[in-house]
Amino acid sequence: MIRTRYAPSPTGFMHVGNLRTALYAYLIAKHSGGKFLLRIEDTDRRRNVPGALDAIYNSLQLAGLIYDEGPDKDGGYGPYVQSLRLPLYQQYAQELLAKGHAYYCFCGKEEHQQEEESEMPVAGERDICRSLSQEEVQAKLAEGIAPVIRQRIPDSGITAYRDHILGEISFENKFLDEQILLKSDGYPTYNFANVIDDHLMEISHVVRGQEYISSTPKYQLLYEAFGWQPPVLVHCPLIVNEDGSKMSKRKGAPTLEQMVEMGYLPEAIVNYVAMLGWNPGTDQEIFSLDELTQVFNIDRINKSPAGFSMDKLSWMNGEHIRGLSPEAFHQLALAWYPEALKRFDLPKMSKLIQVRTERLSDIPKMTAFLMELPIYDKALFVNEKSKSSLESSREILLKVIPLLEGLEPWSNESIYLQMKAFAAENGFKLGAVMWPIRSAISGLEATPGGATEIADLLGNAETMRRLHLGLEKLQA
RNA sequence: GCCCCUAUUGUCUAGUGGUUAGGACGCAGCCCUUUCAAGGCUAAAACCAGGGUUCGAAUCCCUGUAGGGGCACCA
Repeated sequence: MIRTRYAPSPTGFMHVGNLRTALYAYLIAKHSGGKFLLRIEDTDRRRNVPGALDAIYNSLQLAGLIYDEGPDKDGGYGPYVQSLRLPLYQQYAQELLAKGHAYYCFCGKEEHQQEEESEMPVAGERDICRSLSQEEVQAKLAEGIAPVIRQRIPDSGITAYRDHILGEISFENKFLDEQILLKSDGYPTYNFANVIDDHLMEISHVVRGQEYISSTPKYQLLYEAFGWQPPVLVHCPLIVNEDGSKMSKRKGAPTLEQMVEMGYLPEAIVNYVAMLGWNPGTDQEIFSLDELTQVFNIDRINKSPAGFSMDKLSWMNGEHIRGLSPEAFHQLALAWYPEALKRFDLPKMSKLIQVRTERLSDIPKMTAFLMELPIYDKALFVNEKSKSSLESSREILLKVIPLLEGLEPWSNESIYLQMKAFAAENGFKLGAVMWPIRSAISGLEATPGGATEIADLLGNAETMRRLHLGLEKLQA
């Protein structure tokens, strides 16, 4: 049984990197009918951000990553919140102490901080407390100094592990530092808690970012010290900006929620993020979450970092939007129509804009001209390709206005047929007739839909008003 | 500074010793057309460098270079 977990700390929102990690963990589990769990890593008491927990739940829900076990869904491996598991970590830390794989360290925080400031960090540095005798330890303990517990790393030798994506990775033990396992406040560090919990929760595949590559040998040593079988390690490539620079909160690391606010569909975001560092081995690029679950193959995850391209996300979003049923699209679009637009036939509007919408947030500006005719220059009437000039536009508008005045019924079809007949009778190219109409009633070079579709939407009265305005402009 | 990882068009990628180096985004052009899109077609665009190994390297090895990650009582 494959069991994976998403283990965020409640310190903020879910940005793309986290989303991708969670997604891969989900896909690996679900592809083979396994379990995906949520574990909250709140072992830093100072960094717990209020509301972050809700954001985590909300993001997972948005993305459709339904977990099988979690804080609010007991699967028998709980609790799923690390701050509720403190005694467990204590117990295992004591075990390491007893086995000699850990030791008490009484050096204050301050001493270490000074070292850091004075020189470059030295990997693999050994603390003096490492060689304290039993008696010295007891004495310090008796003094009431709150110690931390550090991992004891062998002085020599090599620690290697196998990453499912990267293969064999090895480190010389002398370069590994003796990290803190248990802090002086009794809380475990991430480095300790994740090993304990992954084992206790029977996580079969640990999915995380490549930033953990150099910490992993230390985890490996921990597994060995306990005599535990390490999980399959899956270190995902990092996601960077398109220019290869690091993604930061300041620059280009949007959260899922922000992207949704920008008008991206969660399915499209999930689809896009899935393709960042993975591919199905076929030319297919558009996938639903279910389809991803079907085809996801852990062996096809890449090694090198992937650049996040908003352009490609937008395209993919457009693909997903076009794939929606007209009804489904309309339901989504509804939230983006400005209040003042509601007097128009919105379902009809939605049909027109669906194929041209890349982001839902484009809807307001795409449709603004309906509510208010933009100010435009009469040069708009000139278009070579449509054989439209100032003169032809004036003539056509003049002749067309009476034909449209009070046309019954007022529909796209009726207007279109009327104009087509007019063009044929008067020897105009259809484009030459449509151009001035569309220009006059929209005031724009480009509109969602052609002249007659827009006229239909605007209604007879507003169409006539705008046509007259256009004609005046041409006669001035 | 030390350790580790990575390296195919601008970007995402296919490729696992023999290919005209394939696809997608973006860009440009054409077609279609009631404008703009969408759709169709076409073009430009890549194997980081240098050494090996081999009859033959994008593919294997080494070195260099570049980018990234790590070195917290953060995760």
